Amino acid sequence: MQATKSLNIVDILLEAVRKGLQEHFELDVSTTDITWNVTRKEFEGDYTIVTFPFTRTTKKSPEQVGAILGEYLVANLPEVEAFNVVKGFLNLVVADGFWHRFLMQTRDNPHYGYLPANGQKVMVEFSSPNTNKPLHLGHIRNILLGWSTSRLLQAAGYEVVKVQIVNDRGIAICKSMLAWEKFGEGRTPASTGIKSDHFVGDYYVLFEQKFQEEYKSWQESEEASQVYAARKEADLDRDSFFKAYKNDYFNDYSILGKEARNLLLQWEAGDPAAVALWEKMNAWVYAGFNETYQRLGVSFDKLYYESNTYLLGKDIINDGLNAGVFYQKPDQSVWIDLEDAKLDHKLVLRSDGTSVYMTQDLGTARLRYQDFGVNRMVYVVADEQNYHFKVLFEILKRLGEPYADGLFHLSYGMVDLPTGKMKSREGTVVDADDLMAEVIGEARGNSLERGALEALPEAERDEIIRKIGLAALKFFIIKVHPRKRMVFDPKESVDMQGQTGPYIQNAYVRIQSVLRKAATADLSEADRYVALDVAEKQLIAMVYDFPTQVKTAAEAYDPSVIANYCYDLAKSYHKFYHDFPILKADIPGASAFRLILSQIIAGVLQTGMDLLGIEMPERM
RNA sequence: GGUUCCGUAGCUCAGCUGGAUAGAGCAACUGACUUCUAAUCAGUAGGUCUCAGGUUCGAAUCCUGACGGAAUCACCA
Repeated sequence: MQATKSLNIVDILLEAVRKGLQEHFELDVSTTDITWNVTRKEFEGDYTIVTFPFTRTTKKSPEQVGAILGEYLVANLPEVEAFNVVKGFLNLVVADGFWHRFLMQTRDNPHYGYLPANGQKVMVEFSSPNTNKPLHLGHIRNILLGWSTSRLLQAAGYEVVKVQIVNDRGIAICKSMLAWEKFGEGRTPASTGIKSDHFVGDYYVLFEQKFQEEYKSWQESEEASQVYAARKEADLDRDSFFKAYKNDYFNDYSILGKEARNLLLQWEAGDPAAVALWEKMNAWVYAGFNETYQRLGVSFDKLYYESNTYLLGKDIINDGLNAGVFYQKPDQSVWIDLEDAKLDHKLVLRSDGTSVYMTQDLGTARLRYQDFGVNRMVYVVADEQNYHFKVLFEILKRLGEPYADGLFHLSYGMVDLPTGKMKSREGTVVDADDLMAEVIGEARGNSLERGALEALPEAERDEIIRKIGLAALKFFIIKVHPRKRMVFDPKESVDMQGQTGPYIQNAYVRIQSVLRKAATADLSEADRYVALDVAEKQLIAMVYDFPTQVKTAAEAYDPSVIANYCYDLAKSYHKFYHDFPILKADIPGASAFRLILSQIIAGVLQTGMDLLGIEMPERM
């Protein structure tokens, strides 16, 4: 049993087709060259072999090839019960007994869908926020993708290390620090009751406001007029010029800008006061982040801090220079020539010997390998950095790093609002905490309207409502292919009908309800139910496909595969539930059989949704 | 300008290793709750799969070229 168990029915079919082609037509094809499909609903059968490709070599019509192969399969495979041929499509009917046996085996497997350990170790980096402001919708997509991909890789047999790199240093956090120092008057998150990461973010916003005020009044000055006169391009009016000049102003004239940069210099020099302030404000941010992560249901195995890693990578530069992978210009800056990979020349170390972003990332990659010995690293980062990661991976490859072949940039598209792009300057950013509160609030409203949970204790009810609200939000985001830029309509995200998380939860809840009612049923009766209905076979075939879906999704780093699979399965089950009696079935054994089928489907839905970070309620 | 990604119903998305009449959900309209809980189910309507060529027995899917949108091409991160 054990030895043959892992062979998939499709593999069995394809191998038999291959043999059939050889025996009847002396045709040698590989099983990978045979096109197959799950049979479409309009036709009878479970799996379909496409016979068009064999017409030329066999000199027979596709119908003839289909008929000959069909007869061969029925005669030689106990799993194939019948066949029919429509044009170039050979539809195969798998024996009821096969599905029956599969179901009974799967029943006792609590890990159904999980693949055996493959001995490989993968690191997934996600979230990676800046510490000057709270998490927003963009982070949510990142976090959900990172988390579900991690779970998926685990299910596919990998050992997974989840990490984030916290961008805790630089000019941005110094702006928050400065604003708090100047205008905070000693207020704290505790004294104001504001969630601590939002508290820090508020001072970042305050800095920007004060800076804008300062900039505005400077624009009236004589100095500004001189700058305008000297630097403007021919057709640029005053307003447009100053809009574009903002960064230069910050660096060259701004008092606040100078103070912020001084603070950064002090921090870099290890000034105790600056470091203490930095530590205090970052600690606030981390406390707030942790709350948000917890609400979202995610966690990390290890945190890397940019304040520790931003000086890394110098040794790798030396290695690269020695190996001739890098070259040095007369000004001492270090470069790599990637023209043969169509990637141009790229700076990896500044002329003053300090790091650039690339240097850090090179160093961090090596550090992670030293820390965990991973074969693979997945970076969940928005698609604006596609070019950066192409270069990073190419360099690591040329340096001959041992993990270089296992690098993957899980690139995802930006999240847009129906009104357009999210812009922090225009206040259109959707805050992560607000968003979660909103969907949960919506779930609460719906639940009250329905009144199904009234009898439950409040704590239990809240827990269910939380699960429903988060399911709506998470599913809405995960169901879209990562690569695609997506439109996030807050109104639609709180929808709980149709293609949504709660719809899938509802299928699970319905099953739990039936199972509770059938707690004492005798399930051994199921063996007496032998003539399966088409709908039942289709459901079993979908369940049968689950491990393949997990494998496909993990290999593609694409959780949307599982999201859409769960939806399809839930949809089929809802229809089945509507069309067929379970507890009241009068065919012998049907009730027991359908209970087992339902139970297994509930298990698959729960496992599948768990891979997406979505929890199932027992009632709703 | 170079490179990469995206373009499928009014809207949000599946389908893309080439296969049968292109699928869902939302929104609109119609019907099904005394029933294993209707956050459900059934139905109506909605399509030149951006366009034009090419490859093929067969193209939403592969190739080429246009058009539209996005990102990127820093001694920024």
